[in-house]
Amino acid sequence: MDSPNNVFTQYLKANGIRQSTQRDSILEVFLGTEKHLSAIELYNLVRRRHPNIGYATVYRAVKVICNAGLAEEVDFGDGVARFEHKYGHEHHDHLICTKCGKFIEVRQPNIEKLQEDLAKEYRFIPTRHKFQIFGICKNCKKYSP
Amino acid sequence: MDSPNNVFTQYLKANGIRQSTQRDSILEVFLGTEKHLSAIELYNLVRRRHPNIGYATVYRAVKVICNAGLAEEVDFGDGVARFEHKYGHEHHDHLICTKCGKFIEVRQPNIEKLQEDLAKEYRFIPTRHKFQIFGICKNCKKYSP
DNA sequence: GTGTAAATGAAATTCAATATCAATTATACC
DNA sequence: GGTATAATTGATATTGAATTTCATTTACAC
Ligand SMILES: [Mn+2]
Ligand SMILES: [Mn+2]
Ligand SMILES: [Zn+2]
Ligand SMILES: [Zn+2]
Repeated sequence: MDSPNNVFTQYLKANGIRQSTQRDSILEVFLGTEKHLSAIELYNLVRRRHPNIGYATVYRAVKVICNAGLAEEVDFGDGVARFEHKYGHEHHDHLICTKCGKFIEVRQPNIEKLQEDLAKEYRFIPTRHKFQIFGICKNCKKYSP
Repeated sequence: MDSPNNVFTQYLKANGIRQSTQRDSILEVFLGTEKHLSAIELYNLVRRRHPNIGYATVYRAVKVICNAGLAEEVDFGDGVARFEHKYGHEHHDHLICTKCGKFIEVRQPNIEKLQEDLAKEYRFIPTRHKFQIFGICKNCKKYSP
C-alpha cells in the first residue's frame, strides 16, 4: 500500500497530474538504481529500455518525482544537478572528494539541533539544510602522499 | 604591511603572475563592496569607473583574487557563482531565504567539531565545508502568514 | 466514444562558464 | 631607457546544462 509507486500515483491524482506510461517507466528506472544521477545520466539509462522517450520528458519527470517526495536534488558544486532517492531513505549529508569526485553519505543527528538553534536565533523557518564537507578521501590520500 | 593589497601583490610575485592595472582596479572595486557579487555583477560595478575593462578580465581576475586567498566562492544554489571577502573575515555559513533570496551570515563553532568528527570517522582529509540552511526569513514570514 | 487539457519529443533558446586568439602590455634583462 | 618575450587583455566564440516552445499525441473525465 505504501510503495513508492503508490505514493507517486497518489501524488499525481491529488494534484491533477496525469499518469503517463513514460513517467511510469522513468520512475521505474530511477527506483532501480541507487546512484546519484543527473538528468542526462538518467535519460541514458531510460533510453536503453525505452528508446523513444525524449530527454525533455526525463527532465520534466524527475521534477515531478521530486515534488512527489520520492527524490531529492543534490548539488555537489560541479554544475550539474543530481537526484537521489528520498523514499525510505533518511536524511543524510555528504563528504565529497575533490580529487576523484566520490562521495560518502553520512548521518549526523547533531546537525539537526544546530539547524534548530540557528533558526530560532534568527527567527528563521528552516525547511532543509545542506551540509557538505569537501576534501580528500581515504583512497586518494593513499595514492598521493 | 598586511593590507589586502599587499597580500595580493605578494601572491602575484610569488607565483609569477603580473600585476596589471586592470586587476588592481578590479580588486579595488571588489574590496570596496561587502556584498556577495557574481562575476557579472562585479563587472557591472567595475565598468562604471573603468569602462574599457572587459568581462573576461573580471571573470579571470576574480579567480586570481580567490587563489590569493582574498575572496571565496559561495554557491547559493541558484546557478550563479558569487564571491565574498575572505580577508579579515572569519569563516561563516549562511541561512538562505527561498522566498526573497536574502541570506544571513552565521558563525557556529560547533560545526567545526562536527566536521572533524566525521572526517576522522571516514579517514577523510577535510579542506572546507559548506553548511547552508534554506527556509523562510523573518520578513517573508511576516508578509505571508 | 468524444472532447479537451495535459503530456510528449524534437528542436530552439537561454545563460553562465569557459576557451580562443590577435593585439596589447608588464617585466626581466641589457 | 630601450628591447625581447611571455603574460594579459578584450572581443568574440564555444560549451553544456537548464529551460522553453510548439505541433502532435495521449490520458481521462464525462
Ligand atoms: Mn546521498
Ligand atoms: Mn557570507
Ligand atoms: Zn577521492
Ligand atoms: Zn526572505
